[in-house]
Amino acid sequence: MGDWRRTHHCGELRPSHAGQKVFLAGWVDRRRDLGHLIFLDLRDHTGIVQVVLNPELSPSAHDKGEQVRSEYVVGVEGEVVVRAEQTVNPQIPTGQVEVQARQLLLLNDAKTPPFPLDDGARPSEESRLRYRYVDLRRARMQRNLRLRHQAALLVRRHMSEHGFIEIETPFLTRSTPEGARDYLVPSRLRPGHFYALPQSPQLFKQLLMIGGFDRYFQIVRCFRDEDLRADRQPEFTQIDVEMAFPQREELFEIIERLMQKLFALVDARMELPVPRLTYAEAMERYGSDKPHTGFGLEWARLTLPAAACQALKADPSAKALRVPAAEPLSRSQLDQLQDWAQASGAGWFSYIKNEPNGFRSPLTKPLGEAPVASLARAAGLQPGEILLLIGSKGETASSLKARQLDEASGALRLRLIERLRLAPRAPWNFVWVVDFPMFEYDEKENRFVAMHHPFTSPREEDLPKLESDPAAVKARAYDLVLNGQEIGGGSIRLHRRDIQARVFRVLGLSEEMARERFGFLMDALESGAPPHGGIALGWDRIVALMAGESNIREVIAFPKTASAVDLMCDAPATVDPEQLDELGIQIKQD
RNA sequence: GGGGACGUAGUUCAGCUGGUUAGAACGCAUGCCUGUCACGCAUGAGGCCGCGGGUUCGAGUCCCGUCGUCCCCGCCA
Repeated sequence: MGDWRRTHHCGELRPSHAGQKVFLAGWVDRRRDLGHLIFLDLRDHTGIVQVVLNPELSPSAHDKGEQVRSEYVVGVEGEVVVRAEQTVNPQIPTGQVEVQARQLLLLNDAKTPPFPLDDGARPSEESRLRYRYVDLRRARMQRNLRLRHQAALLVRRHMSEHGFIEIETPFLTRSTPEGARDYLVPSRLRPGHFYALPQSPQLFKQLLMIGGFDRYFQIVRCFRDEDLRADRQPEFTQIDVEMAFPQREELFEIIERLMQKLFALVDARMELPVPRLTYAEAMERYGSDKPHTGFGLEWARLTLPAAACQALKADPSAKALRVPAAEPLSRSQLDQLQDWAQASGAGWFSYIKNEPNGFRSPLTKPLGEAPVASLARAAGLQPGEILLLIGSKGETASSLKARQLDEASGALRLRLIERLRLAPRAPWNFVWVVDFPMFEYDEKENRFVAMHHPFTSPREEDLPKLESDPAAVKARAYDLVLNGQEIGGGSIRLHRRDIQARVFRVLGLSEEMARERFGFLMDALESGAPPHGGIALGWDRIVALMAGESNIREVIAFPKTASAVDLMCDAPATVDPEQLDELGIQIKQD
């Protein structure tokens, strides 16, 4: 580049720069060669500006311009001039000016790009990931990653203003039971021993509280070796937050204000406080612990008359959802909903239409008109609306059946929203889901497992039930949900060793196992542990939502495929036998 | 682990009920062109139809398997 120094970015030039001598550098977006006159669209991350290579002004620049191709890296020295009125390009922000080149510097050539770089192009995910360094030049990726940076700055400032300090925690740590599969790292100095990459800095942040750093946060990478989804990568980023002497409401307020500031970056207005919903309400009304609350469409509870229970061989407690009159459902759509409902675990499905000439329903035949009408009236069915009904089979109720019914109602509701292409009433629907159950019964393992994690505090009033009725114990745990996506979760932690030990016992963790795996935590809890609690926010998901992207790959510079492969550097890969030997590792052949 | 969609030129795609030499657009190359901006015009190059097997006189097309990408279920405290 010699002594050249960039004076401006491409996208910033305006008529006010007219007459200025500038030096620009960037990539050739397009070349238009009119013979004795060449136009280059020069691009950097700020935008595009037209460069004119006129042989009368600079024969050498024009000569070099003939060699230039797309994605060549060039420097341009020249003068900003206002374009003649009929040559203005209103489609680009710099369209009123252009740069008359005096010198053109060829800084590097480039192979023909593997796919078009304009925003309209839709290259396959595979080639985008294989040539990620090219893909990153596209305006979309530039926009998303710069937004992510601005958002991260804001997080650091906000948390710092509230007294939180950022502290780094180890990546080489130890495997913990429960939860996701760990990524393991073999130890060279202790052959046969392994570090685990953290699924989250959970224990470290608790130890920081015990260590007297009463407010901590970290923008931190976490690792989970589980199957991927549009919103899940094997390594992902959390905003990890923990505070000592916590009041849940105080934490909520800090996080809500953070969200408000973040979404203001994309011009979204957010009303505070964010509504709260208990887990029980969420499951009852939306059939989900991460409800998309922007559509209404809430389930209500109906009690079937005895005759109906008999006719349907059904449990008397049914769930009903009113589909608005504006959304007609065809017979085949209703049939499809029935298939979905039953596939999702509902024992039976039916519906009642409120038509001008009366209620119409498949239930009329077995039940008669009067019971159908009274069900419809009980649900408050309005003219033109359709009432969807689901319930469990069998006359005895059970918690398992109740749960299946809730899950079916949630799945059905989402299908309905998708199928009817319903638009949410508001663009951003935040909700806190609180009072999660402490434990879930794992049918496969035949034991209770922690729904959040084993370090969560049960509600004080539920402590007496801890051993006698674990399923009834509520945790001091909460999730933050946005538009049906879980974007954060946390809890008030256990800070007393005796209760932590009781929780481990309920989870089937013997005293010895607990001591072996969490001895350091148990000891720490006995060394003056303050009450503490916190939250972890799914940073990739939040940035993706802000950017209007439906896949977190779009806000990650170098993401992996759905099979956890990095197509660019071809990881994972085999290693030299010597490396394995040093680690004392032998690969099993089969 | 299971289900679904896709895989044809550098890219995005078309290719019917199995039947001549597999097409289009964009991109690329060469030439012409002094006001273009999705420049234009002319000419041209470019294909292991993902891979392997099978059916058939004949397979891009049908069948089986396999690999890859995406989405979903399970899984993800």
